[in-house]
Amino acid sequence: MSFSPVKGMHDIYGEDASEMEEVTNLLKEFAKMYAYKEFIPPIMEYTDVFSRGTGESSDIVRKEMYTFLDKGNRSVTLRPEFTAGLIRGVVSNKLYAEDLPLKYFYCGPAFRYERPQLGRYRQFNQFGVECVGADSPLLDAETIIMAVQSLCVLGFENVSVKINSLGDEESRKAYREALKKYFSSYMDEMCEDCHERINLNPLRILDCKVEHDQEIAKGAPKIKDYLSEASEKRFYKTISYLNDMEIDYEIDENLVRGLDYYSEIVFEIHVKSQAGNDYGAVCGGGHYGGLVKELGGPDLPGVGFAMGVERIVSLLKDNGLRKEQPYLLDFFFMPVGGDEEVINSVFYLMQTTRLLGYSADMAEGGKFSSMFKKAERKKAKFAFIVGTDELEKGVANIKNIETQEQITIDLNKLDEELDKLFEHDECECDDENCECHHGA
RNA sequence: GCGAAUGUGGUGAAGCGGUUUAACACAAUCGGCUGUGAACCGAUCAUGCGCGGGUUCAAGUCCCGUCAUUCGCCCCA
Repeated sequence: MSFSPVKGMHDIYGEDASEMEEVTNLLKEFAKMYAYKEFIPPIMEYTDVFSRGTGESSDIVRKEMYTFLDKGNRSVTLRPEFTAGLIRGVVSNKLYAEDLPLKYFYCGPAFRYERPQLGRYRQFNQFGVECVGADSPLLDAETIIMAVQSLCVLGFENVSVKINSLGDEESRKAYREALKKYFSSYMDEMCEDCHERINLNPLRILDCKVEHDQEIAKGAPKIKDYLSEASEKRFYKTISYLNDMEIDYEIDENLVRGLDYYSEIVFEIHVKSQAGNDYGAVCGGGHYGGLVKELGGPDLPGVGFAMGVERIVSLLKDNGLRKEQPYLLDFFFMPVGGDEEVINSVFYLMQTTRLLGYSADMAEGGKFSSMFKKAERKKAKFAFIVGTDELEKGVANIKNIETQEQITIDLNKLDEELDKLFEHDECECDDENCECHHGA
């Protein structure tokens, strides 16, 4: 009997796991520079949080949720995205009574029942931010700039930002009606999905991928003609901030996004894969109006974005931006000779070294060649070689795996001897390959 | 939900109806060689070709089903 992981789920281990950890750590640290604090919402919510928050008309809610009854017959759902749950948390804890705007980042797994594909998993990790409680184009712009810069911090250079405005509620109502009117005369020729979309959310017809429908959509009314004066002003105000910060962007009139809560500005970020893979949007977000109120709180707006961590990691790999750790282990202990006394002494020595703050592992004897192979596989910086002779003299041989330089140290002064080995590394350079991270 | 391709050891894979005891390469483990990483040599490493049926004297090899993986559509991070 053997088991495979549940469809769409995947194991992450070894260097991939550390790569992911590194990426999320960078993103978290960067968010703190924008005065964001962490929010860790539960992994599941009552289903209503998403059906009301994320929205009944979104595909995510309509066909992609992991929803089931718990033993108390409550309908619960594994979060398909974070925003609705986080806002629910803001309302539950009455956080809106604090200094506004609230700025929270989040990071963790989300679940969507979709067909697995390149860069798409049923369990995947999202990093994102929500800025709640202040209605300002400056914050909308800040959020976009933050998203772009986060990706730059990770090493990406060619990020493309698409933005659009969906307008305020008035604008959208008017636009929605106009679209309904326009499309209803073409309904006979349009795809099945669009038949549903026209009533649920006619905006979604605009990004229908069926060729014939796209042709029809070309003649559809444009959102910009229906934007209220306030929305239009707001849109161009936001854009002006982007110009000031020299952020490259492109206005995409068909960008509507699939979650119901968006209003005003929405955006998406794509990154080119040098390996030629298309992972879709690596980041998406926008401004939302009625969400806090919809979930039982006061009428507060918000703005945020979400990034797909797996997509980012794949893209880093494809674009050769993945950082190789120079070494993963400070010392690999090699007992020579193979008698038990030596092995026990080496084990004791290794523990002492660990307590001094160094990472270490050991072999339980074996040939020199195989011990060195092990040391290399474990990416150890130094081989710590001890045999009967050394133990008698109270010394040890330490060999730098890479340079093959070997020195003999006095075991009675282990602490300072080891310090010496690493002190050259304690520089303050920015070189990412520099080994000065020791002790971090 | 729809469409397509693929499924042979830890990895890359040959074999495409019967001399194949499932080739070859890499990796790994042990030994030749109890004290410094090479090279070399030897040994070990799939009771089985995703799973279940069927065709056949004979099936990884053909057929059907099923499951899984990957890719495309839809949608999204």
